[in-house]
Amino acid sequence: MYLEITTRFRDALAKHIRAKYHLELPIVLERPPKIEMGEAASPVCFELAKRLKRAPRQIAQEIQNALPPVPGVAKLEVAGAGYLNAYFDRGAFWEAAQTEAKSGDRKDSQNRLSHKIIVEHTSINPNKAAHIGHVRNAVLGDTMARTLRQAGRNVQVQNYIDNTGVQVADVVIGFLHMEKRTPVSVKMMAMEPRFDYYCWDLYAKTTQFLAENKEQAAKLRGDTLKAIEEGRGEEAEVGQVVADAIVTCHLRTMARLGIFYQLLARESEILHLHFWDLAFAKLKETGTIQFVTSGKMAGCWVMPWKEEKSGVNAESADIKNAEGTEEEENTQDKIIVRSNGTVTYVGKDIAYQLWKFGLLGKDFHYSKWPKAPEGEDVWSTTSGENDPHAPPFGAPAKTVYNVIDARQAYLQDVVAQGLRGLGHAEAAENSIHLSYEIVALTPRCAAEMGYELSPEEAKKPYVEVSGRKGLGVKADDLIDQLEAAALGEVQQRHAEMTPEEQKSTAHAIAVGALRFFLLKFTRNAIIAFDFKDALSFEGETGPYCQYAVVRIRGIRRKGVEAGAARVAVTPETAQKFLAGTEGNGLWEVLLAAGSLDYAVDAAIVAQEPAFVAKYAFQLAQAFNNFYHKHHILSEADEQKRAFLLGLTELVEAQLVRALNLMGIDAPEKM
RNA sequence: GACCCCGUAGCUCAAUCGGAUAGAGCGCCAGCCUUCUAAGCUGGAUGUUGUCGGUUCAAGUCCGACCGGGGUCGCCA
Repeated sequence: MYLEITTRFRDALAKHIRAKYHLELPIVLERPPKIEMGEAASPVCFELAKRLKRAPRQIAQEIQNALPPVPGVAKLEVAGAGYLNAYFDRGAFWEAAQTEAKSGDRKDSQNRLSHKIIVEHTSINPNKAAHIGHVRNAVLGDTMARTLRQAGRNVQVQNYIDNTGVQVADVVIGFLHMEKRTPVSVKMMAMEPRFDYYCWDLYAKTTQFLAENKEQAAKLRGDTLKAIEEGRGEEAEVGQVVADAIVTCHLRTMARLGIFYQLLARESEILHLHFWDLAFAKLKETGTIQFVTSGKMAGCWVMPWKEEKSGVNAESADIKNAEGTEEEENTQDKIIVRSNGTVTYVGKDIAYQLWKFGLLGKDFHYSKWPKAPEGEDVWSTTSGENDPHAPPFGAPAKTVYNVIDARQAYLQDVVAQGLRGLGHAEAAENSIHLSYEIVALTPRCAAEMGYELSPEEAKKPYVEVSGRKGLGVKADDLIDQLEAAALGEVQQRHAEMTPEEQKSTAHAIAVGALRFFLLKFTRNAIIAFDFKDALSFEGETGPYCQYAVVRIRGIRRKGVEAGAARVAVTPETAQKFLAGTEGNGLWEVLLAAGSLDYAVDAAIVAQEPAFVAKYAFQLAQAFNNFYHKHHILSEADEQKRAFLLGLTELVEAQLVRALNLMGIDAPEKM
């Protein structure tokens, strides 16, 4: 609602200014600091004042008088030094909010049919258990996908499986060379439920082993990786077993958090179905990558790193080059193909990106992933038979979101540069690196985990999680802890529930706490993880928001029990309760409830899922405030009771929807 | 060294293209449960937005310099 009205207001202003003053200005709208000042304000007259060389207040006055009425806006006022403040028609807003809440999704579902959006997230190396940092990735991606869908977009979620990378190779080395196991025995182990935990430890051990045997390590890694890439020998067999089993573990972990995927895009298929060969040929043809014959990169194919050339800088950069600093060269160049012929992740990612945009002229084969954790439809790429019932995954995407942590910004730039080198500047532009900062541990938390801190680490604000060192909070452990803590609370509060109800309620609370915790930080805030904060159910948390919904449901239940008759609330009646200073408190709740579309839009424009969390919290807060001021069911005035009840249900609908965008369910009771 | 990110209340973080009096949560203090769930609410204290300069009607936000912290620059991803 809020977005609709402000959009109309903005358009009306733009149109008016264009017609009257012949100026094309971007119309900035903001939320006035106080509700008494209206619901939307524009400082556009300050800009106009500069252009027209007249006083801003005077221009504001003029526009106030001449602007044609905007539906939903009751009046316009000049405020401060020249702000134009819009006051909404509260009765009309009430009416519209009612229908919006009932109809559910936004009307602009034509987007659904137009272009396809791919959100790629999670993409954990399939060689160990998922940790808290991986969960941040998945939660951000999942929330972004849900938010885009809420706005009517056609979204497909993919999880990239790097099953032919160095990390898998390391665990294969661990099994075959350190533990001296046979493929059969690894296969047996892979059926154990905690196989990912086993690999977590094995990976740390292998890394240590390889670090201690440097000369042996390089050859071992190279040979193993090559065998895995080419799909031959015990190495490839074990690699496949490990990767598939770990992926199954990851899917199970993420399913606990309500996170699912449409397609698992496996790197092995990029190789086996010759996606890479094709991309490689194109990269060579266009000269995007070059073969190095001397120096330390001899025998590799590299992509020369260009300094950014945009606008004015291009000139100076060229001059610098012309002056001949050429000699130092190549330190930034990125190796795409190693001297032993294996491809780096970046190379494979270029091929993958090309496919996403439909620029490769090839498609994968697809088959259903056999072990979907909840029996849902998950597809996987395969180099075997193509299942004709597979959805059209190969349809080109218009926009692609790649959820990848901030440390990989350089690599993402290389991928984009590769696309541009192949003449796909538009694809590079529409390939969005949804970057986010890492989850680290506070030194205290790391110490609690039994990690020995070096003196300088102890002084730092946080310690980086490291799969190679085996340092990190495993996702399943954390969810277990959250569920246990929530269950304790639920058992205390709701002895009347069956154990199953208690468990599922505790689960919803645990998921709410965790997902909200990871979403309340903006993307480029480093989260210094601490159990105390993450396990909190009070204040700015998921359970706080869930609790507001639970309260509303309690009111509804009690209302039905009491058999209170519901009278209809007309816009005029609503207007009466919302008017004036006394009505402001109620109006703020209604306005908050009607602003979901605005929050969703902001989250998409800014690519910032945290906005959704912020919105949900503020709405819950507004409701709790309202809840303590007004006792709804004991309200004597029949009209007012019906109005308050209607407002409450409106908050419920919108809050449930907002929580849903974050993958958080509100239980009936908690 | 080059490039990128960050620096806001005791702590953790917000602040919509540059907009009106910089906001939340936690923690602390004082209150509120025979009435719809206290995982809640109310009130109180805490700020030279790292420093200096510049641009602007308007700067936490943009520009420059400096200080402090983090990251990237691997034949790892």
